[in-house]
Amino acid sequence: MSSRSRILRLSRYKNAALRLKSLNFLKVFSDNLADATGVTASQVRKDFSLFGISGNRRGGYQIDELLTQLNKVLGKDKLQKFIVVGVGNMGRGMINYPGFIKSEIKIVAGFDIDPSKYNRKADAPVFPMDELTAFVKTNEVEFGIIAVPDFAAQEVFERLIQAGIKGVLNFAPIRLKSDNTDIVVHNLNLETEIENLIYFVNTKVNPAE
Amino acid sequence: MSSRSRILRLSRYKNAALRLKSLNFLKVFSDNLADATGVTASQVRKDFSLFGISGNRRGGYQIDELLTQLNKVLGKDKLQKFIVVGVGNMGRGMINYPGFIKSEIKIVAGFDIDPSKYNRKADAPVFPMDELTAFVKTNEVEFGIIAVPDFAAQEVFERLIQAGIKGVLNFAPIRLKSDNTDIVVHNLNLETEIENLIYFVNTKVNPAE
DNA sequence: CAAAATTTGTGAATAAAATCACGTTTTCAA
DNA sequence: TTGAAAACGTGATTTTATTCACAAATTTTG
Repeated sequence: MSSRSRILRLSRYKNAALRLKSLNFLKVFSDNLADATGVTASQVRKDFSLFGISGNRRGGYQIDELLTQLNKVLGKDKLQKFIVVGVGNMGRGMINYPGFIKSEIKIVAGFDIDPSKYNRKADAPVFPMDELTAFVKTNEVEFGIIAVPDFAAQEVFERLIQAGIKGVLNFAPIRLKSDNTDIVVHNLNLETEIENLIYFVNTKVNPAE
Repeated sequence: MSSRSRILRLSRYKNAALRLKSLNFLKVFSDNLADATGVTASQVRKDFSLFGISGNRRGGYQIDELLTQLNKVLGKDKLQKFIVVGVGNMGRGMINYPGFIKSEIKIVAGFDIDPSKYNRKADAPVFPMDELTAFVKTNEVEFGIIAVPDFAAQEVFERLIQAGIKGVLNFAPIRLKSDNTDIVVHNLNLETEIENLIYFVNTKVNPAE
């Protein structure tokens, strides 16, 4: 099993490789990816090595081949469907996030309790909460994003589990509880991220990003 | 110097302690905080120990005292002013983020190039970009949030540096470059976070959250 | 074609982080 | 007031992550 931070690095390598590809690079060296992502070349090679991603000695990595392999590891070789629960600013931000357009990530619908948010005609339509389970099952959605206030998050989480969701990205600042060990939960707490930044500014030390 | 993940944990302990306080708890044990945040009790104590935060053997930690000490470490003993550059959904989400209301984090203004976003009267007003430097200096703002498209991020970053910003939270999916070593940059890439989730669902392993 | 230059791939070494384990202190109850 | 139970604090240990360093492979050059 590989650690969370190793996988995060693979994503960054992939993004860097994509940018280099758009500059018409055909091949890339561990050193290039290291510069672009702020790690050591050695780390890049070690990360690749652990996933069986290999290049050519002296010749670096063919970008297209590298991207294929990285996308495979990251599960981006096939479309991954997401729903967003809670269509406030944050939820709306996820629905409209431009970075997903040319990726295999698709936000297929939003859900909310507020009728003024409903919109069945939009590209990513917004439905009432009680249609969630049926929608998830019909459309075989595997992932959910929780962007509701903290007091509602646990309840939404339980609904997502019941609907058969496999992975959850949680923006609410609480630790979601479940005895279902099949579901994967990752938390993203904006206040925590900001506090982290404040700390490192106050101590005037910039840690590895 | 302490690592990024250790500071992130301190934030989580603080959030957990706040919730317990709201339940009228007066004291809390390392074991409680461990449960609430998903780490071991030993880790909680070690983290505290490294910051000189101490409790009472057998008696746990006094919540009020603990919060005071955590807030001090995290720089939340005084108001921290932020501006947001790019008032799209994500930027708007940060401006309206409810978690900041009762914290010492204040988003004091937004900036955008789109005149339709301008609003000088709002609680967190939105101004044109060319007022940024003057605003930052007049109001002694230390922190900036970059929520613009990737192609604009580097330019915005340079403006923030020039204006004297000390810390930047960057949502754009690029690595910001600068030879100024005083500025602290933390990156938050939503696509990367989602790819990470996809990976762990696909490999059916839930790593430490 | 041979030699020189360069870059990968990976075990070994080092560093960093987490956990263990137990002495010390405090609390509580009889 | 004393003894037992509970919980902290932290040095020692273990685990995990990163970096080093160099042989092997490939490319380039003369």
